[in-house]
Amino acid sequence: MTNSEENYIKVIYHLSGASPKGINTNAIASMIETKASSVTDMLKKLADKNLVSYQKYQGVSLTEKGFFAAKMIVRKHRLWEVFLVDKLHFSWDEVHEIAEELEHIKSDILINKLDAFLGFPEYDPHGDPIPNELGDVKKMNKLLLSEAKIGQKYVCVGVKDSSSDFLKYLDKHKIALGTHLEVKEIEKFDSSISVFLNSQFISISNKIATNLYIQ
Amino acid sequence: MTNSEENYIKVIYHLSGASPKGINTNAIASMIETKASSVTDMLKKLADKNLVSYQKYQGVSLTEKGFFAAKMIVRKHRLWEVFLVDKLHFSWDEVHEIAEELEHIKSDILINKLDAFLGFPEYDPHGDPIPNELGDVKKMNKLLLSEAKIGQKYVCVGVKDSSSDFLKYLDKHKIALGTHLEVKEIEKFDSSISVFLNSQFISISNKIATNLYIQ
DNA sequence: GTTAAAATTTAGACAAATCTAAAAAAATAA
DNA sequence: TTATTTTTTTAGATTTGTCTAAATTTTAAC
Repeated sequence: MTNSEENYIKVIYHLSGASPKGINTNAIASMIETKASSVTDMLKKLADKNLVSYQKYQGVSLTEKGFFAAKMIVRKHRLWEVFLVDKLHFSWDEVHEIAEELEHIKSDILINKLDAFLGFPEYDPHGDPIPNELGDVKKMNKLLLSEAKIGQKYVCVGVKDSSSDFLKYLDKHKIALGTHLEVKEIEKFDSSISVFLNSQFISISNKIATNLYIQ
Repeated sequence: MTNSEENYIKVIYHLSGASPKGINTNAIASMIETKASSVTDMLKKLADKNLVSYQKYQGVSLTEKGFFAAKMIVRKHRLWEVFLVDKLHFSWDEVHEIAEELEHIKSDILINKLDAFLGFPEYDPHGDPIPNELGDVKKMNKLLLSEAKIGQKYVCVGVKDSSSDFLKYLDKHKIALGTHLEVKEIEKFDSSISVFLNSQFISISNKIATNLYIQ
């Protein structure tokens, strides 16, 4: 598999999480930042390799083979992120791009040795689960902060958006994975949430709340 | 720089070590396992980018810019090899191919953090010096075992060939970097050398002796 | 149920890196 | 020095992944 093919497979995997139906050509194009026509070309190639099932105009979905391949790429990406943060002391907003390159290094032995070296981590620095060698992914029963109930206590367990801007916002407000919080009030007007965390009250906008996972 | 361009630059760098004159098209072609015509094409491109100075039929050499770029690639390759051996417990005959991929990961911060994580190693697992951030390379005054003098005591400090076959031969005979040895006799007929190491005498062929560095 | 809009695919082109085959230059041998 | 061999370069083709523009299909609107 080429790097390009791997990127397509990974994007289709991520898009499949949201909707279980066929994935749109345009959705893939916007994720990969390419043109729809390029996507069509690649989907034909991936279908030839039996990595996706694809019918003209009907969208695309991963085959068993493609699904496993996708999980192995995600596994590599997330393990490298753990390495970068835990061992090389990068911050969680700096690792995505480098991991995008590292995830294409081709060696099963390497990734399994890396896994062992890191102590078989279950989650990456953004709280996403790391598939194991067999492709098993831990299912988390997490919810978004925007779905929280007033008066309940929660713990931050992950982020939906892992853009640098969002992660830096969290850093600035001392919100990290493992941070405890209590939902005090939800504003009817703008859906902003007043939460108690780190011994103080802060107001969190709906945009933030829909990108922060809690448990 | 593309991976391919980096590979050419690296090969020209390694070939320049042996002879300081212009490097032959064919020599590059055989190292990269490609055709001479492909090399010519690439040399033109590298010359356009001011990485090499190239004149038709006259061979090629690295410019200042190309020389520095080459050292940075070698630096990455060797640091990754140290990581693979020291941290992931690969053996020294397994790391070359993986490092060939890892050396193309593009991030100066990454490589400098890796360097620090590894404790700023000066040599890679095969005894080759690791260029520092500025491109400085430690010059070693090592010699080949084939150039050794009878009766002298030495220490193994590196290998010239780092093919798996050669490294496995050394493993089998318990010869590692740091192993002490004494040259007892040199056969006139086949230039094989009788050495005393690990409390016993062994006979080392000329082929082996011309690929083992000592000090 | 047409028609308009949006999404998708096809056709043809392009750049990068490679190849083969042929031509040109340099090196070697007689 | 001339002829032969080797090395190197050129010319033209191929593959991969992309693009633009045009054509086709599906979806949505009226």
